[in-house]
Amino acid sequence: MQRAGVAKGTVYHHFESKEELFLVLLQTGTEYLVSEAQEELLYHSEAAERLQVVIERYIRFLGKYKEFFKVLLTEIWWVDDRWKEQVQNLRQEMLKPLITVIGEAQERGIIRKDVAPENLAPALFGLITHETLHWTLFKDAFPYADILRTVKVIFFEGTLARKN
Amino acid sequence: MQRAGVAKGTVYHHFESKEELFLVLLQTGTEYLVSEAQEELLYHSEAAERLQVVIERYIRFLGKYKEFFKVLLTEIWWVDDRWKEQVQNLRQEMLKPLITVIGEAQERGIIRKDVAPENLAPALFGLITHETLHWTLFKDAFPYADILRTVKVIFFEGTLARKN
Amino acid sequence: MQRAGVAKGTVYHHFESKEELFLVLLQTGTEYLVSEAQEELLYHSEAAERLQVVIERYIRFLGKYKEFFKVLLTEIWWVDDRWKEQVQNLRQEMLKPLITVIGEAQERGIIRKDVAPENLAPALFGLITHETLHWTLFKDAFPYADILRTVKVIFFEGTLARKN
Amino acid sequence: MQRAGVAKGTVYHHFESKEELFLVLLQTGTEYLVSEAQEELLYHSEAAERLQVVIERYIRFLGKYKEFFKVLLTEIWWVDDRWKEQVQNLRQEMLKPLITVIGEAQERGIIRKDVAPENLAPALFGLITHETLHWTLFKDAFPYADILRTVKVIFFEGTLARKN
DNA sequence: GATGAATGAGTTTTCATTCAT
DNA sequence: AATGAATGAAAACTCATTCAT
Repeated sequence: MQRAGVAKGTVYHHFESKEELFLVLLQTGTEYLVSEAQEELLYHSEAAERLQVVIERYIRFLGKYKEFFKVLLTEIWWVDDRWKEQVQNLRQEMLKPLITVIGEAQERGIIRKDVAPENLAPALFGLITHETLHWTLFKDAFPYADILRTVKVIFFEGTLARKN
Repeated sequence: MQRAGVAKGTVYHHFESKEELFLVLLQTGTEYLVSEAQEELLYHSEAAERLQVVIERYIRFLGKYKEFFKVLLTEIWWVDDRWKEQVQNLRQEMLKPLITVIGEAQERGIIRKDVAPENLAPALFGLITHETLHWTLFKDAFPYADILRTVKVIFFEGTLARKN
Repeated sequence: MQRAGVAKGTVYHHFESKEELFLVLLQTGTEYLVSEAQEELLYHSEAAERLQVVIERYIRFLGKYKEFFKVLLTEIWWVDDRWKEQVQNLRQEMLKPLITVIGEAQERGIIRKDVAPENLAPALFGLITHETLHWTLFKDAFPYADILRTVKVIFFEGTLARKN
Repeated sequence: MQRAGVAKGTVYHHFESKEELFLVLLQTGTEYLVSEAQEELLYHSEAAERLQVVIERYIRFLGKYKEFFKVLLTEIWWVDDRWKEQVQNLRQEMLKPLITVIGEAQERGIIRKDVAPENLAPALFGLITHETLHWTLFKDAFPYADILRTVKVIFFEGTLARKN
């Protein structure tokens, strides 16, 4: 709050309550994340590539906007139904770019089709989210590049050993 | 607090502070999760199976002990260094059974060896955690069985389309 | 607290804790006591008189600001070293005007020189403090004027019978 | 409480309440102080000497039984009238030996008669109390012997400079 | 609009007392 | 009688919100 250089009282000129502030933070952050992903997609046309760059963007975004990341994992647990629904909607919003590019990749025959994009996307998002969280907690233990690699390896290739 | 049927004062007879209470909840929960996983392992000897049952256990556990799950994702963000370190240690503790079974599976040639168990485990845990979280939030939208399947499919097989 | 006409929360807007509040009360009271004594001294130049008016001031002050008096005798016993030292410093501060006027009186040959002002002052303060305390407790038993007289008689003349 | 080697619960077998515990502590301490003073008097018959040894005893006693000393200065401020009166009575009790020996010394012509023993005693007690308190606080700054000397000098001789 | 002191409802913590063992 | 876990009323403290400037 003070980090933004505004006084406590000022916040209440812009937001009805603390909850609303968080929600707007979540909204703005989500919009920003989604638009960043979409911007990236302007420069990439191949489905496989598009999927990759979106994943990278998501990881970078969560690693960068820590406060947003925190609110994302924390405010979900609110009990107040009024807000809960909105938080859930935002979550869905956040998954859209992932759903889109996964869908595209399926159409192109790159990604398996036996799991719906709506199911793959949250899993991928979970992978991204938790890898980033783990990296945030244990920054010193392993390089940033590792998390990107691990996410890609698992999501695309899985972990079963291949014959050749 | 009152849900446990004890008076407010009683809690402070056992715990120094609210923070300590949370930490102990986290500790106990972790121990419980780990020991449940280990118990399961007593009945399964094949590496592939062992990995599967542990994943199932983790998902069921987080879906069941919601309060533990919440504290797990929420209390990580504490700034107080005194607690932060302990929370991180518990996280590591929680990963151990996963690391073990992944390691075993690698030795048996079931799982690819080019990513260390220490890197695979948190990714798998992230997958589990977020799938469970997603399911907790959108219970009505899809069946419980789906989350188990999605986790397994992605973690083991990945999502790239196969030739045959 | 409520006597000052402020809400509970307001107090914590100004003071970190209850202990800090007490300390500031002690500080402010001490400053006030010392400055009252010094103001009095502006109007008196003769050493003997100066000593007398300071004594009177101290007695009146402690009789008047009962809360300060109470905190003075009560909060000394804190164990917490952080505060203990500060309380001791304030005590020393409180003695300064007494030490000054005793020193002056010694220089003028009015007061015996074989006991240092630093030793006489706390004894005089003890006399003042306890007489005032006794009077506070047994208000009805004897007139206020008595305590001033007793302090002066003992401190100046002592109690040994004189020849003539 | 634990210092006495008894559990919290046990205390309530012996005392009705915490306040009663303090009162009994005060009572017992007072009795002990008074009886110690009286015992001392058995061995001294000269009035001047008797006064001196009683003073010495009081100082030693308060320096030794710190907890008693603390309760003495602290519990006076209770508002509850029921206890207040009893505390005041104990205070009077405590003064009795001093009143007695001061009275004797007056009869023998050793001590001035123009102030009643009832007024001199609390002043002397204040001198003793505060010198001991000061010594307790600033132990390191001056030797124990000083406080006895200062009390005697002031109480007996006063501080005015003498002609010869 | 901006500010931060003031507020008080709510939360956390303490502590004198009780009570089952 | 002795114990210490349990209690809950009260004290200490926090924090989202208000409001006068």
